[in-house]
Amino acid sequence: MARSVLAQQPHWKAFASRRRDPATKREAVLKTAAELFLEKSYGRTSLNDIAARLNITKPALYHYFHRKEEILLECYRWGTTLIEESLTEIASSSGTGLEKVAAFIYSYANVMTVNFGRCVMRLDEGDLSAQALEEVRNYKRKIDRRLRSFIQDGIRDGSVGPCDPKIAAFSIAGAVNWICMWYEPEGPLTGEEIASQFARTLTQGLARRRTEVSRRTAPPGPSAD
Amino acid sequence: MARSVLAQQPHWKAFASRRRDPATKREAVLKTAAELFLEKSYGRTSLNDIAARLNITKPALYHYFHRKEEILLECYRWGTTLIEESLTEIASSSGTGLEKVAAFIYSYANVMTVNFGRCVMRLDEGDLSAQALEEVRNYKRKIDRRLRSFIQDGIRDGSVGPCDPKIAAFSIAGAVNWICMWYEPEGPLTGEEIASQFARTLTQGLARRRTEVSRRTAPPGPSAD
DNA sequence: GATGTATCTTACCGCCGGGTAAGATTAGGC
DNA sequence: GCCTAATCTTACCCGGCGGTAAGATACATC
Repeated sequence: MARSVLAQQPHWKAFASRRRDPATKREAVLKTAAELFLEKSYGRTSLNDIAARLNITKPALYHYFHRKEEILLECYRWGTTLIEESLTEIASSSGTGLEKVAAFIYSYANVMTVNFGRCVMRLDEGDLSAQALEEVRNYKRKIDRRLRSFIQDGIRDGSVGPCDPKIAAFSIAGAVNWICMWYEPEGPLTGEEIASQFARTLTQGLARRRTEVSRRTAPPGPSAD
Repeated sequence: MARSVLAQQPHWKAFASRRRDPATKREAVLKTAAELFLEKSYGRTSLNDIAARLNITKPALYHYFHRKEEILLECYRWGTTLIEESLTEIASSSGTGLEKVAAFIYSYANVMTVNFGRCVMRLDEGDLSAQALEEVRNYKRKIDRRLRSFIQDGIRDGSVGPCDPKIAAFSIAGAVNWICMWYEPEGPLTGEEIASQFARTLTQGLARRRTEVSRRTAPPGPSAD
């Protein structure tokens, strides 16, 4: 049980010694940066803040990164890689469209409870340079396309009821993306719990059903056909 | 049809004359500020930016607001008021729980396509002072409670199928909140369209059904409970 | 144990942001 | 038409930030 609370040692210990180990130090910088970006946002996090938490000084950071923005971009990259990995795995698996959607939600929600994953959706893209922005946007588009194709697979094979794949994808993606806004590692719900609950709840709405819902559930106002 | 594109005159015209009309000028400041905050985020929007778009200079703004943060807070207040209004109306209406949920989603989604409404959910709370933050958080809590109570009403009266109200509310709120992240006024979808589509799609998932979904839709990994 | 090199620190620069002081300009009641 | 008060501008201050230069320190290799 007991989710690892302070189980893994703080990142600043990577800088306790001056031993030459750039890789793990770079990683330590990235992890504490991600922490701070999620706590205070990128804009309000100064390089001094990051350095202070690592028990070093600002210029030391420049041994591992060229610009502040590079740190941000690396956070994005780490996160998108996490997502990418689980997604290709799902896409190559066999199963109904609905099953793929469920798997997508499950693993995607899980990523949204990991710091680097949260960064991808929670941090402000406006802080990225033009070309970095394009890179990140490409990743996101790819994710969206994947989800939408899973839904369409489901419609084809009959596991998903008739619906507009675009709106459905927006709904699901929205619900899952929003996790990174309210989730906190020390909170009552673990990542696994959230992920499996969301996968169940959200696919219920998508699954094909034999009985129709009462027509009284139509929204008020002008019904868009 | 043709959604009002440049239909309403630009806000800076409020400052074209020096006529004494503080109320509408204050409003003009607020509206352009909201625009800019959504375009560039609060942090990257300088008071000079706001002033420039209004064809005035920075110190002039201090005739209408004391601090920069006050502008931000007023944007939040305007938005939460919009939400609050439609919510109390729904709560006092009669209907099944599911109908109330649908009405909630519809009007809430609509607000998420209005600049001030978008501000509430899209802007970074971290830019607010401690007490302003508490004020905004209270509003948000109230909204969440309302939605959750509608869902519970639905479970009681049988219009909503059995589910965890907390998770269901998180899903719905997430999906709808996320609208403010991808919606853009000049885009292909109008606010009404989005709102009614979301109300329909999301309530489908909630509605009580007579047949169960195939058990094969369970998520992979350790199934909670 | 000396040496060269990676690592880190102290000190600094330029810039831009929020905010203020003090004075010009215009509106509008009389 | 004048005078007062609201309105807006020009000029400025201070602080903090990203980033750099140059020198101190400790590691690792021989």
